[in-house]
Amino acid sequence: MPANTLPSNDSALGATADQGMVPGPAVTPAFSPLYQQIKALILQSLQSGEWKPSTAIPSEQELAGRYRVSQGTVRKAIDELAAENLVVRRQGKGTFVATHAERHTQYRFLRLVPEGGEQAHEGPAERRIIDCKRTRATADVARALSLRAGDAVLQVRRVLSFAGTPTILEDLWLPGGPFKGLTAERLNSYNGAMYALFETEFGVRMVRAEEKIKAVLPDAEQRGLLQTGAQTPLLSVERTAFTYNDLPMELRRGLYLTDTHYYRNALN
Amino acid sequence: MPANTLPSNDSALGATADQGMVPGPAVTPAFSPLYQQIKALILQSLQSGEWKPSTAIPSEQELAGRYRVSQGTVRKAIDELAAENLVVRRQGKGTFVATHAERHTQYRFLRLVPEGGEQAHEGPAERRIIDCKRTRATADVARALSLRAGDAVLQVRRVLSFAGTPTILEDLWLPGGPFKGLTAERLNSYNGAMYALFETEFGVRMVRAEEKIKAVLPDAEQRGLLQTGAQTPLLSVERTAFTYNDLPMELRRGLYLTDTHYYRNALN
DNA sequence: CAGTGGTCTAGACCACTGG
DNA sequence: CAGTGGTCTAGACCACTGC
Repeated sequence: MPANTLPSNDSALGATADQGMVPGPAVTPAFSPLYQQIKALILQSLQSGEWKPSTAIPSEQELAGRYRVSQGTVRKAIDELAAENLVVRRQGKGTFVATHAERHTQYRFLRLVPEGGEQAHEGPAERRIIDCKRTRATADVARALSLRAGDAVLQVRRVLSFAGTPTILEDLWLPGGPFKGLTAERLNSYNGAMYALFETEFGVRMVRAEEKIKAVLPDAEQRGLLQTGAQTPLLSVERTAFTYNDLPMELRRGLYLTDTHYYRNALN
Repeated sequence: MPANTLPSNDSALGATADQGMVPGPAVTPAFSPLYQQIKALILQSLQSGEWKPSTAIPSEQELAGRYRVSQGTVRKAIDELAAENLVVRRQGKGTFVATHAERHTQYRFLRLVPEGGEQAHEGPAERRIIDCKRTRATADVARALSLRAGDAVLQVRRVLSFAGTPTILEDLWLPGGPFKGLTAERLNSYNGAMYALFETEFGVRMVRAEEKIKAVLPDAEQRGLLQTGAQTPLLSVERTAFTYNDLPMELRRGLYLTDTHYYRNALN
């Protein structure tokens, strides 16, 4: 649909580089490429929930028409979104909103893989929720989640096992607002990755994450939950996960047993 | 411009998708996009040393002419090479062969950063070579470097210190052939990152790497070199670094002290 | 100023998917 | 078969660099 018919503008957007054959002011205030502006618009539609995870977004042609730009420009915008894993292109079918709910992308953020088998893991065999309670954010949790100390947060503790052996002990904190109504029962009954549940039940899609890794020795409680000894060093993995707009939505502190697994990383 | 006048071929390359207006056989044997073929050609020139690190490669226009292809196609090829950090684009100047010798990309593969300061590290304050000797590849080293057990390898051991505190203990193995002539003196006298030395002195450019991370406790010798106690767990980081063509050229086993530093990783 | 990479367009055709 | 993303082209103009 025609977005507008404003003069001095060669597309439906403002503040472009003023290319094309329409004459206009040449000041170029804080130049931003057209495709970046289109990307921002698509991003808005994504985070507003206008297009749901795993559904197709409009075709490149349609978006080009809607934004009154060429298909190539829309294409470049979508290229970047695809590179950031926000969207998945499928030739002949369309472009789809990325999701954590599919087999292939289910444990996208989990880098722990079994030592021997060089194939990708298929996810933990067992996920046991130890605890799930409402609390108040401590100073460090608040800082990580961009909250204020004392704000309501949900805290979850769980143990992941591979082939019957407890391997990962995780504590995670979620902002109370967006995750109102999350309970241990709901976590237990859900049959899939946690981030998939966040998507479908709470409309929160994790887009990227940062991890800080250290080596630590477990305390008595941690040893008990992981059924390991005092002399077994563990990987401490502190993850902050973000939704759209770099908004932190989860703090996760994991302890990984690395006698039969290792944390895999690719450096480019 | 007319791409060419050759029969059944719309560019200087063979086996294209046969686009354009030249009629040709429609069998399409193992279709590969033109830009991928151009990318492969540029890659060849890079690994053959035709264009040296930190020098400019020919302009897009010139490459387009050379390969008898449009600039857009060359552009897409270079885009991918830039995304893989093999090449760096600089608007108004040209496209340059990437290098480890510059400040910005010097410690590209080092993920250990200081705990407090959120700024990027500036590299280790001190690099001390403990040992540098020729040996024979053990089975695991041979496997990692695609050699045969018993082949000549160079083994280096060193300690990196930050602000006077030993923090990283590294053992690394290099294939004897490409690194003939590497000595402790040469390593010591070189004032920069090791990968920069590999580039300038041995023509070996590390392009990507994989790391396997575990938590371990140090043995007596390691404790001595890192001046730490028996109860201090360390990050064990085993890195395999590759040149062009996914050829492994270095195996590196690092022990990282993570009381004041952490291993930072970004998940996308 | 010329030369480089960066953006944008318009149109053609190819490869793939599904009805 | 129509519709989608994927490739390729030709040409225009913009932003940036250095002489």
